[in-house]
Amino acid sequence: MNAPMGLRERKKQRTRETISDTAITLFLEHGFDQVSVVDIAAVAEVSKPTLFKYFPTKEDLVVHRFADHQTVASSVVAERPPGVSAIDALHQHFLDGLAARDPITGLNDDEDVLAFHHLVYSTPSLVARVSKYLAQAEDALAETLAGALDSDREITAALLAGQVIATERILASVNWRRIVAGRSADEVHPEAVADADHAYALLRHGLAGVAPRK
Amino acid sequence: MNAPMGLRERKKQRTRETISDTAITLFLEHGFDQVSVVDIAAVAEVSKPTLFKYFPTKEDLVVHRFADHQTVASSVVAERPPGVSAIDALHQHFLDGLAARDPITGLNDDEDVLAFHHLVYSTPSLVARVSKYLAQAEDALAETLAGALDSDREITAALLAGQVIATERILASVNWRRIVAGRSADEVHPEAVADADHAYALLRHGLAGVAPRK
DNA sequence: GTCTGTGAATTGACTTGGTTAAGAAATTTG
DNA sequence: CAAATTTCTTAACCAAGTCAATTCACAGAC
Repeated sequence: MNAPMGLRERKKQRTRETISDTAITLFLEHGFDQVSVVDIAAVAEVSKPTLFKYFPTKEDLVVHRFADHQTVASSVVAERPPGVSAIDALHQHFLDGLAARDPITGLNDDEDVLAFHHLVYSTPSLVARVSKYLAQAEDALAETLAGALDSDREITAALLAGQVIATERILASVNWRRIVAGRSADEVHPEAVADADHAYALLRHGLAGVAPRK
Repeated sequence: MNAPMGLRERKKQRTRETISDTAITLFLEHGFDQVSVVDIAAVAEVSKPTLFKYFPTKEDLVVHRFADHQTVASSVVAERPPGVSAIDALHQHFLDGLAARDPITGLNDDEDVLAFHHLVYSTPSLVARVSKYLAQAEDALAETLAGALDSDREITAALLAGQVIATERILASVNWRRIVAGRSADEVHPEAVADADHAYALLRHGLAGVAPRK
């Protein structure tokens, strides 16, 4: 598919990676706000306008890495095997992510992943950027669910999409906090699975199904 | 409480309002990105550093107006009458908001409110700012729910908080879209109530309770 | 292998959001 | 009214992001 790529294309690709890698290295070393884009451009040996041609904002130098996650939830629903409900597919996919130590689940104790995570979540403008991606993921999921759910109310799809995205975000943040506290991914894994099962039970059966009324 | 306010305080208050009103007027007239902060400062007859002393960013000139909404959901739960469950209190509060045509519910057809709403939601940087407020509302609600819910799992509070905030955001956006389509708030009100009841049923009893499995 | 056309990179200047320091103005207190 | 303090202004500055004109380098034709 991309084997017959001209020298020009390959060079562009390489330049793009060089810029991003340079930026992330510098950010991890000195902090996002302490590194200016001219610093990055200088180290990467490109000009400032060139840098902005490859990445529209300074934040994109970092967050482009998980840009594709926008469509994951939607695809999971769209491509689930026949006979599997949308929510079962999402639940199973999250459990698979935990088992595979997918960084997006928060259950990953790799040093580099943790450092990257810390960079993102300790920088407000990067957090803002991430939540924009989450909003897009929610929109995409809502649209797919609208076709997959056939509830009597069309709003159900949007509501469920919002709840699913919020749920997975919170599960990931809880897992991540446990890892940051110094525990290993293997050690945390059983709790993470239990939390995920609990969270999806909440989505399936509501608060009345999991918590006593008070 | 604030009756014995010195001349200085009153003047500061007045300056603050002048700056914000000037900004919003100009934004509504020409668009957020087409008006620079020096323009605003000039019209409001203050210097640029003074403007930034009153409002830390350009976005805050607009969104400070619903800054207090951060704590509303949390307060509703904290101050609910005895014998009322947290989710019932939140549900009822949202219905009250609909009845009162509270702009935050999206059910308000006032021309100025609509214009303001459009300004915010058609400007990416303002949307980002709003979602930061929503995140804070979620955190505050999670903390209050943690004390109010006594589930066996502490994560339940965080999950429910995320779901509630997402739910109310989506309900508001649906209402708002109906109003933008040209319908009156009075006309839409019954549907908005039905949607809210449906959404809270989803929170209480889960997807299994409201939609057939597919 | 050289020429030529085209897309990309560079340079340099510019706009805007936001900050800082020093001094001027105005309000409070005595 | 005078002294002390807070606030405002002026002017300069930094960083993100954009734009126009020019230069560079690869690709294809000869």
